[in-house]
Amino acid sequence: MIKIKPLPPTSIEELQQRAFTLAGKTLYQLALEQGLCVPTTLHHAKGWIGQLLENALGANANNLDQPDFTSLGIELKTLPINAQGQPIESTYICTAPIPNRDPCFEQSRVWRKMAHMLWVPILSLARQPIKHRQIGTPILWSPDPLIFHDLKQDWEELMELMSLGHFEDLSAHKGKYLQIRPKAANSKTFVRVLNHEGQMISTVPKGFYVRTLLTQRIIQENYIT
DNA sequence: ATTTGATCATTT
DNA sequence: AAATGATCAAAT
Repeated sequence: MIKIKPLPPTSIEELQQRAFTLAGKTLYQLALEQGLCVPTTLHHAKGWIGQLLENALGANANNLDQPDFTSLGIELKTLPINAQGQPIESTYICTAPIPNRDPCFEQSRVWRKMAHMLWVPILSLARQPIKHRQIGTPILWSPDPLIFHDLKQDWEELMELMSLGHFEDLSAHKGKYLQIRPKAANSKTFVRVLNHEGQMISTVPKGFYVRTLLTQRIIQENYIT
């Protein structure tokens, strides 16, 4: 089977136009266009839907530490939602740099991705085969000043804990919209870090995630059923 | 080894 | 039921 991947969109309008043509399609339809089969379970294909959408839209960052549409500075995220339009899962953003290499929120990996995002809702109903999941109307989104403020505050709080070596206080419970969670192949994976007493300790690599509290707001305020 | 794409599974 | 912590696969 030949895999069809368009060139990256050259403008926001082109990306938006492409994205809108996907609305209403099922994963089966989209996969067929790419000569792919939809897996019956995501147990061993957790990122499959995200990759399908990247291919369909011409994302070109691959696994680089950059927004998916590099030249447009736009990050693509699929967002599973239920019948009520509520997000089912939190959203991974990027790895947390340990030790910190981001000078400030405005120049952080988190902000580079969150400044401009294309959310593609995936209507994911229980007991429905994955191939029948339907693509929703995409949402081109940027944080408003209030959200920006909260994200920045979360980032600064979380980065301060890490920079000061307070890994024992760092958990998914911190942060209003952003949180830090383990991000590794498994819980035995570790990196060496300096704790707040200056000692080398081991910890599991971390990633930044967005809580459903924020994605729920984005859906409520922007989603067209 | 690391970053991407996330969802799974256990705990609360 | 929702949130946290654990895990899986591909690309480089």
